[in-house]
Amino acid sequence: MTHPEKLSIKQIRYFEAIADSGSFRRAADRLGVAQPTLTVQIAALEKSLNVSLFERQRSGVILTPIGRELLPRARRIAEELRGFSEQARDISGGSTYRMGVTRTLGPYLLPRVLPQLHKKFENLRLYVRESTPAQLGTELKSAVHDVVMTTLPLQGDELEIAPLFREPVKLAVPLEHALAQKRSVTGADLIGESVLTINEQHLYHKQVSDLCESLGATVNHDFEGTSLDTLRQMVVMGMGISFLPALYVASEIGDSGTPKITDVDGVTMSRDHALAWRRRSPHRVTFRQLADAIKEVVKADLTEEVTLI
Amino acid sequence: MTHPEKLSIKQIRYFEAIADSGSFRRAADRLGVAQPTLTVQIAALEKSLNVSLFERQRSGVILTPIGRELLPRARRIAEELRGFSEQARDISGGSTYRMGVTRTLGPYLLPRVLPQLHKKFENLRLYVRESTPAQLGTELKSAVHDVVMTTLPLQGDELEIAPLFREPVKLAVPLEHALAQKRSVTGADLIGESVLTINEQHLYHKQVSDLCESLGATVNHDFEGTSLDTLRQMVVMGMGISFLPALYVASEIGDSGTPKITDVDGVTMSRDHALAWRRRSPHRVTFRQLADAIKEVVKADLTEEVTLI
DNA sequence: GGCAGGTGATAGCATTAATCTATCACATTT
DNA sequence: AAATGTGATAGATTAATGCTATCACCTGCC
Repeated sequence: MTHPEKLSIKQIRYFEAIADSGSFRRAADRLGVAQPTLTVQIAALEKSLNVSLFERQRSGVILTPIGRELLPRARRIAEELRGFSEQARDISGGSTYRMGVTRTLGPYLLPRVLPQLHKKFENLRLYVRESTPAQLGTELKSAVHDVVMTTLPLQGDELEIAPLFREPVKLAVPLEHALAQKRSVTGADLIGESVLTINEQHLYHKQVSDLCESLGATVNHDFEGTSLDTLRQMVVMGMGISFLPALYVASEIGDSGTPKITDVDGVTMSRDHALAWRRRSPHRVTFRQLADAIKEVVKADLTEEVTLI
Repeated sequence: MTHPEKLSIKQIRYFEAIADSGSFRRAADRLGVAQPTLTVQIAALEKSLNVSLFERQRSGVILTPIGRELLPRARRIAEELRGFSEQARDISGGSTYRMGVTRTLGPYLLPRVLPQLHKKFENLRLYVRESTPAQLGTELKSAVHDVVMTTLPLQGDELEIAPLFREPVKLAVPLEHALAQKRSVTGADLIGESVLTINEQHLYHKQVSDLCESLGATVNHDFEGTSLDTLRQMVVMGMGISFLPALYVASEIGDSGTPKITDVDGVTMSRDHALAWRRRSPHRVTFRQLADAIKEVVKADLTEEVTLI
């Protein structure tokens, strides 16, 4: 007999309005509908619920005891519906996007660009999670993230990839190391050197391995860092030399002088970073705008460290 | 752009079902509707809210960030609607009725009949309020009470009045009083006696006044009780004699012997009580049944004190 | 490269629901 | 008795929902 599917939002609004007005006619005037509309709809509501909500009198209507008990519930439903619409209105200017980032870039770039981004996107909210570049691509395709900031290469016809900038890598040398005393370092100086890096599951490991191979240096497999911070500490402690990304250097080392930071003459190693999202994402326009905005911030503030591409 | 009136309960249910299924087709199968129905309704919902709720893919759909944020709200609305229907279902077996009672009857009758009434009306809930018979009639007409139990007479074409029973009045005499020693008391014994009663706004006062006038006794205007209890205390303290209703006597005095309780030979004073409600009340069938049930309890348990009418 | 299959979208038609105008039924007030 | 005010009813109109059939697109397989 009671059938939830037969309820309608208008019936609930009519119930509320009549209870407030104490009269079908007055409620109809207020709502801008014809009085028989209310009569028919309330009768339908009463029938579907199998209760009487109002006692009809010549001078209007009064709530029955049942009507009195159900009215607060009707009000709550009306309130929840208002909240639904209002939240949608609030959100349509921006939602909470899930952003995946690499741990070798995210923590050192986002603090540099987010303040400026918030000036441009007032409602931007990001839920940032770290992952490896290999996993970030898969996770983006399967919607674990809405958008990712990662190191190229990244594959996927279904993805939209917006290149951001090229980040060079610096050589980090212990202060007591012979190379620290040299005015300039060349590739030949690295032959035979043992180079520390972070562990194998990171793209960064592969990039350093390839560089070492081309230079005649060797990758230290006995000691591997789990993050750029631990890598730096190992260098400071004299366990070997290492390569560190420029943004990390700018963010965490700066002018401290520890370890010694230098370029390698005639050798260029760098990493290209990009923002990526699914082509069919309803937010793809926003993400395109976000990529453009990041590039503008980089152009304005970070050209000492990185290069736009 | 956002228009709450354009929302429908079905759209919200469809939103929830598609989010749970991850596919329009699968949700359509579950709901027993055609897939294009969902497409059209979700598109309408997205348009009215000015947001995208789902990202469409070949393999189904995934929630957008906005969709993720709004889904809990949709679930809450669905839950509130279920609660509304369920509460109506629960209530349709009985609601909380507001019952007005006289203070000279209600407190001494209801404890005697309610246990039996609850066996018959499992969902009966009463919110009992005391008032004077004069006010109870007015208050019933203006829906302050849903139903009243009061002392006759009661006027009102718009009311339905179900007589319940006739309650005699007993003479209460201080133990030290001369009348307390008499084996039986007649009307002539009361000539010139000062009779205590409760104050004038009560119908009880008028009934005792009329009786005194016919017997040649006088009403004591110097001392008036505010309730039957205070009246009894005044009698116990020797301030005069008084008349007390039989149900009060049975309930509050019993066999205590204090004060002395007796009949007056050849004199019958009693009060008729009734249950009354508005003729047009949607609960009038229930109230008629309630009146019948009260009379049955009275017939079974209270015939030593009162008489059915 | 072509075909099959799976998804959501679109179009047109049918059905159902909501709403309106006009009027009725009833009770109270003048 | 007539006027007035309320909610109820009937029939016509309008709006909304849902269906069937088909299209558009994309992926995977041969």
